[in-house]
Amino acid sequence: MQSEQYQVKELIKQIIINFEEILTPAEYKRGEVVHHSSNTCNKIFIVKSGILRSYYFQNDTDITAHFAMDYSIVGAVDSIMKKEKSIYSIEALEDSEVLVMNYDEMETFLIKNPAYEKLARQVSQFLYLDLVERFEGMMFLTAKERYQHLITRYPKITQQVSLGHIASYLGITQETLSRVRKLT
Amino acid sequence: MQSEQYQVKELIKQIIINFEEILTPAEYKRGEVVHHSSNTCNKIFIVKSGILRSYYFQNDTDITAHFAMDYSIVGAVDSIMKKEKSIYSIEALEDSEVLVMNYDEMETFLIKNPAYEKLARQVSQFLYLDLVERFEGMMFLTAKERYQHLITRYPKITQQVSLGHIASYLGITQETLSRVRKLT
DNA sequence: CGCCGAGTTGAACTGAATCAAGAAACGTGG
DNA sequence: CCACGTTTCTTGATTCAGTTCAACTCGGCG
Repeated sequence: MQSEQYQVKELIKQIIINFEEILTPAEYKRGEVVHHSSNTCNKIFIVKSGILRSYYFQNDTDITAHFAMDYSIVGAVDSIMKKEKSIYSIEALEDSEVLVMNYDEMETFLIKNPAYEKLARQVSQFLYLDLVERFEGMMFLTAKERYQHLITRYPKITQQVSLGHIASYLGITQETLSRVRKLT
Repeated sequence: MQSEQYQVKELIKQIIINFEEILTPAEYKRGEVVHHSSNTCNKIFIVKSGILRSYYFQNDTDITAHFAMDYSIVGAVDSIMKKEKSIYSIEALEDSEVLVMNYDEMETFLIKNPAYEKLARQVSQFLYLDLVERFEGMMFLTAKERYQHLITRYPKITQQVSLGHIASYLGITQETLSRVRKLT
């Protein structure tokens, strides 16, 4: 687990080095909406510092899909893969330093540099494993266990993100999270 | 959704045509264990007919991770990606016709034929979207809704697979599934 | 000072799990 | 082809984690 995390970070750093020519640096202010849902968005955001959050609405409730910080990545997966309008929005929760990659440019880049295909594939595989882990968390862990798991993995997250955002990310209500973390 | 399903099937058929030289046909009998957990297994199984099931144990309970039939694929994801022993086993629930691909051979094949990288990536992206959909089902849908969603997508599955396997796939108990489907 | 968003607390409610028995279906051997 | 044991499925009673709704607290900040 820990080592796995480490590997992903290393892979992202490899990406930053090798894909440099198609990466555009950007800075976002706290509260800034980086991508607004219902637009198509084929960009991938690599977060160097700060924190981005992707979210969507499910019956008028704001649901956090993903947090990205410290050399992890976020994007409007649906839009990238299906070339459609996205249900996700992405915002900066803190002032953030980001590298932006256009997915189409990446495809072109990879055609010219097939040696990097493997690197791209490895990243997507780790994203997949991450999701498997989260999925299994949803299936088998209690609210409390999910929260503990999260803060073990991202100890600083409670300082950066509001309770409600964390709760929706974990698939529980804010009230439950409030109760659950009190007795930790 | 429906069209998305369709696309994946088409992609798999493309794979069957273009990756022919690294695909080995196999037939498995009903009940046959195709891969046993705690071995490493870097094989991907493309199911042409019949049905395979991957599963693992969580506190001595048999949990279905995935079903594969009708040009969908299954493999021990963890083992393939991490090159470790797998927690998954894979068995045939019916007599099945399968094409087996060795992941390492695929990597070599793709180095020689980088033109097919995109196809491989597309497949893995659809697997990812599938998992996102299942994840959201776990978060937002009731037991009943999850079941209905499953039989809409795979109408024949109740004839092929036992209740218990379906229940664990949906993340509910067999008793709940029994009750829930009675009043449908 | 009073408002406002974020977090907490309480009480009632509910979907699903658990535990425990039965009923049906299934296949294997006599 | 029937009888028996084994799985598979159903049904009931109880319990529990988490939701919902509503009120309340706290710490800024105009």
